[in-house]
Amino acid sequence: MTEVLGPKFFQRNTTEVARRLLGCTLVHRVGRSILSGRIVETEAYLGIEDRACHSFGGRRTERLTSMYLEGGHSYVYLIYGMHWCFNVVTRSEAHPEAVLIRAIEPLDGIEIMRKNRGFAKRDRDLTSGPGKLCQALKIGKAQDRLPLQKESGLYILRGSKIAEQKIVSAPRIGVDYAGEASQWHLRFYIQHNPFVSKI
DNA sequence: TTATTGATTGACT
DNA sequence: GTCAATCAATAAA
Repeated sequence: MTEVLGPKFFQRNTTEVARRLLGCTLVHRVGRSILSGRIVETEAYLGIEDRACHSFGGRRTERLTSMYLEGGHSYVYLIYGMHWCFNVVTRSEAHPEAVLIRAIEPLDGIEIMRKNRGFAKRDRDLTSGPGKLCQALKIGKAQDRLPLQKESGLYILRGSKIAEQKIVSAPRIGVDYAGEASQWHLRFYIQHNPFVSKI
């Protein structure tokens, strides 16, 4: 039986969490079906100091409620009016920071994922992006603000540690508007993994 | 009150 | 490479 990651794992340095999540398994139970995948790409969002982060400058809206929960909760939001993005909240209530899960490698329920992702022509396109993996795993508004534990049906399993030399760090995707923060190396992915969203 | 934009994706040239 | 879909949050008025 594999260990479910608890609040302690998430209630620490956000960049560290982003690196450590690589190789872990994201699980969503939908009815009797288990949909899961190995996390291969993440991005850290560093709260009030980070222009690319929704909570920059201490912004606090209805949508951001989950960001101000303690580490270990989900933050799911709609982007471009049509795609959901799944994040894990880190640190404490006083620090609205999170890690965006950008890509996973399908493990369980791949047939269901193919069905959920009608557009995808190749299996590589099932979960190789933040919007894609939410569609594949049926993650949406109902999965926002949940504590990541088995009872929620949405949780993360510890994986074998990825060697430091196989972790690539790079600037984050799609945050060019964020000035200097757009250059920060807060994107992490497993080198040569075919499910990473962009090389 | 109205206008602009975005932590994306898929279709098309 | 370009562009549109589509809407909550934010900015401007």
